[in-house]
Amino acid sequence: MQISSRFTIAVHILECIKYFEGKIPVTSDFLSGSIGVNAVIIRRIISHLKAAGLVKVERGRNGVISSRPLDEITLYDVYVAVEAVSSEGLFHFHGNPNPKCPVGKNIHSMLDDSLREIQRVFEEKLKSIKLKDLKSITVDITE
Amino acid sequence: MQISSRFTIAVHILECIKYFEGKIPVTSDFLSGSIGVNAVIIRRIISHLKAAGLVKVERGRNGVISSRPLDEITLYDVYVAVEAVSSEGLFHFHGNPNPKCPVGKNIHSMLDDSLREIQRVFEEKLKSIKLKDLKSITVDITE
DNA sequence: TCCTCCTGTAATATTAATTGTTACATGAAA
DNA sequence: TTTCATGTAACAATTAATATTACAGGAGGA
Repeated sequence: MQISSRFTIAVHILECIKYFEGKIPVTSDFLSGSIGVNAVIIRRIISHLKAAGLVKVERGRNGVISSRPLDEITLYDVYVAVEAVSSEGLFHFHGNPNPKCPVGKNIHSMLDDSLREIQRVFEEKLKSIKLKDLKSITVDITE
Repeated sequence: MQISSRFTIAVHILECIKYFEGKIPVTSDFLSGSIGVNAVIIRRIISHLKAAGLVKVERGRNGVISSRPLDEITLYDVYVAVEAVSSEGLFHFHGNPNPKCPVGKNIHSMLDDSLREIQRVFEEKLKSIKLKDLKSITVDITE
């Protein structure tokens, strides 16, 4: 399995807003062209970002704009906004361990703390990285 | 998305071996009963564990046995053995960013280092937990 | 030897999630 | 009032995970 590409697409969208805002209207069609993904998918992801308060869309012809300082948004904010992982958590636990077996009866209590802890470390790492910490866009001066 | 239940099932299998080895033959049918998952699924996971050198299966009537000290096996060993995550890594990167767009051209170089670092932290955490670190099986003395 | 238990694996089905596509009603600006 | 874009529904396509049935073949016990 892999974490849904909604996550990297959402970062791509935010970076486009950062780069183009005020210059070009950042519409879903425009984003679709930069990202290489269907415009409807883009709109669905934007509606997640909107619900999370990361961006705004003013109907009309202006496209998406930021609704808080983009640089301070963390990868965790984006990850949560687009529901990159199921609400049940990072690990999928098998559903029917047998309570009549001494191992089956205890497997949850044996593993749950550790799995939660792993997930916590993973999420803390996502929280520690803000958009401003990503490498900046390099310009090829020969162009 | 979620990390495949193959991972928690594999841990369950190893805990069963730890608990029952030498007392009851740990067969795929027996494991299927404890885990609540079809025996063929169990056999497939066992064949992964075998390939990774964590367990042995001697044909005949003895079921699965350990092939190295179970307590020293880390969650990372199990995670890698069962291919809980695609070989491309934890994050699914969208496939066709547009090289003609300054953002599309740079999105990989902007994100890849950070994603690798997050994955590294996640895997280090898995490596830090051995089977012996899991909570032990509790026995209800009223039984 | 023959029977039985078990493994390994193929083939196929089912389910769920992701991603893609078409279509269209509606809002806002020119 | 035309034009451009959004929001969303409906549905298709794809992929991964999981379940199920079936069976050939190894190994031990009778």
